[in-house]
Amino acid sequence: MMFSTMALGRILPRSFYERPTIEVARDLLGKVLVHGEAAGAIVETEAYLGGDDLAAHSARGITDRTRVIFGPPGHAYVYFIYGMYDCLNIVVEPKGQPGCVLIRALEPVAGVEIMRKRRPAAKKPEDLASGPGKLTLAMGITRAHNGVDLTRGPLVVRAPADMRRVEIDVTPRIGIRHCADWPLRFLVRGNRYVSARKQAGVG
DNA sequence: GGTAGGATGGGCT
DNA sequence: GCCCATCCTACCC
Repeated sequence: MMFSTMALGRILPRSFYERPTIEVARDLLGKVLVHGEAAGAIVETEAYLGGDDLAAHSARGITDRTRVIFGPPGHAYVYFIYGMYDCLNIVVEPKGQPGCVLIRALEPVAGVEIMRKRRPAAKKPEDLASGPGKLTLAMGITRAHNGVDLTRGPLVVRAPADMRRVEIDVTPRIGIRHCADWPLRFLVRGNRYVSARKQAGVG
């Protein structure tokens, strides 16, 4: 296991999230998402930008669904996809500016038993949270968490005190049509808990 | 090891 | 009515 459950540090402050989307997407790697007894180190993220990033849900402006993306940073944006799954994003950039980071994979560090119960289809630990739909199931995150403040709990992100500096691989984002070649997917190099491992390695 | 196809329902034009 | 920031199963090497 690359990340340990020991010395879970402080909750990331709002100032961490109030920065450019790509910076936050990279810096979230190695941080630990905590919900109840379940915790997982973030090992894969994607940046969804404002401006001309047509792959972003915010690209067509404020709607009932996308309102939270335009709100204050450090809140959860959870959306429903393919009729079955919920995906977790973290809102970044100053209030009023769209930008969010999709959390795509976790390396479990605590609560593996409850994750297994929530993910009966997972055959091995690498399957528990190695995808955006899988990790919300494993962590017990649903659309009910849309808009919650991640600096307050019960859903939080912590910075492990003993965190090593990680090497980062960059690739295009997964499963999108627009801006399909933009290098906005970030992975912890060599980690076995990422999704679609074969697509890693652009740099 | 690999992939094609289906499940399933909300958002938006 | 079409599009989706997905996952699982069945099936094939």
